[in-house]
Amino acid sequence: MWAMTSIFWFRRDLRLTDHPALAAAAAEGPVVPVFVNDDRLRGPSGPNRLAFLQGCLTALDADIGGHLVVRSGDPATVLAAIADETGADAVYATDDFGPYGRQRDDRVGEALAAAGLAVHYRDSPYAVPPNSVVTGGGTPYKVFTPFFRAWKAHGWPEPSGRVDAQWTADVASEPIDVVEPTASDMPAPGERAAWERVEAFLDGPVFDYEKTRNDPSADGTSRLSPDLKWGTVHPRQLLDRLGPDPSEDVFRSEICWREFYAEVLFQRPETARSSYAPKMANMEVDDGSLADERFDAWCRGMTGFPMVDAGMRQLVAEGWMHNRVRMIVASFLVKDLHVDWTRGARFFMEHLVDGDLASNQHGWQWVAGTGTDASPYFRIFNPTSQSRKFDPTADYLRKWVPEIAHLSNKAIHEPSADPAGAPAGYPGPLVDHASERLESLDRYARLKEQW
DNA sequence: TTTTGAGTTGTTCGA
DNA sequence: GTCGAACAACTCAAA
Repeated sequence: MWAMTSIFWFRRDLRLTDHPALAAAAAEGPVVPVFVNDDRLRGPSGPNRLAFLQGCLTALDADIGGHLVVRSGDPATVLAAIADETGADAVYATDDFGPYGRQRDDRVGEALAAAGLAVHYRDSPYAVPPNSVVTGGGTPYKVFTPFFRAWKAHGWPEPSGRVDAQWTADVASEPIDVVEPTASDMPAPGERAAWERVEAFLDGPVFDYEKTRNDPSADGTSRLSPDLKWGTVHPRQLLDRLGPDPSEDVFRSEICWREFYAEVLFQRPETARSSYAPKMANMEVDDGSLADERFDAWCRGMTGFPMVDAGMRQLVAEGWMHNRVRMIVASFLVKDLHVDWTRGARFFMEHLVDGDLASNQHGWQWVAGTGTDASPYFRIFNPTSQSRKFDPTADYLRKWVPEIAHLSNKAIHEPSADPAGAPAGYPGPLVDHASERLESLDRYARLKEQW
């Protein structure tokens, strides 16, 4: 039996280690590594995420000896053409569970099968793929904690080693795009850079994670979200390295949140755009020019609430925001400015290097009270007390809001209340938190009358 | 089928 | 300043 040439279609799995789908292709014979520039794959990606993607592709290309074939266009057309040019008779790819990916893969699979190619979707970007963990009644979980227990009990395969493929790619390739990010402080892309982050985190910070993950200035988080987004690291590889320490279990639960939200979006694809909880669908939101102005101030980090502004400026500068601060700015947009959560979610997706549809949309739905296991309506973040509680030394505020850096630790969280007068160049509070909180509670009460 | 315990991340108020 | 209660009721998941 002679070896069969296969195309490996890279998507969100830009690595060479622990890669069962790639290993399956390599087991057949020579592999043509392909990345298709598909406009839809990029989704609502701003230049930050695209620049990181292009960096990951450049690193991958170098790791496989410059053999990566990059083509633009519809994947079905592109892959059929490459198969024709190379004599490949099969296409392998890692399975995709997102709303667009599922639809695309079905369509591409049919088109390629019609062209006489065997299409194999294997593995997934998750330790446990969606539709694997179900309740005793056989239904999908809707609450995180029991999902977490069942997910751990289900378990996952051990990671596998580096795939040693025979690369072949004697066909035309386009240059990898050079995308200039708007963020000035981007993470280093690629599998090797990812593993430097993994080792740095697992070497120490993970053992303090339970405490430091809530401290925006300590920056005790793993910073691995962009790597998980593009698959330069697989969650199995992280889980395999975690032990029984309580702090390690908190990190394990964060990995599980990603899997839980992938499950939820898989079961309810429409919740990428609309309320998961039907009861909350008619919550009053503000639109019109005043709401637009407020939304704009939020985007620019000019709300006059230092912690909100710090977070939004970090998002724009780094393409990343600390998770504690994501909750604070999201709560502020939804419950203080009464803007629809989808507008905030879209802005996040435009800027985040780690922008993952399932995690992002459902994180927003959780804050907005429209999602699974949603925050109770009365749980409304106070941006000023959150600031005092989680950034007591104000290191985070001073880094991102230099206009107020000279204020004392006591005064900086609420500059407008400073007896010395508000600092020049920094806006006063966009709204009054106490009254907007009551407004949100009122809206919830009015909504309940309709039930 | 019914019951029971529980549910990521908060805030405010009053003692 | 610290601490506990109130904020409401509902749905989920398992026993």
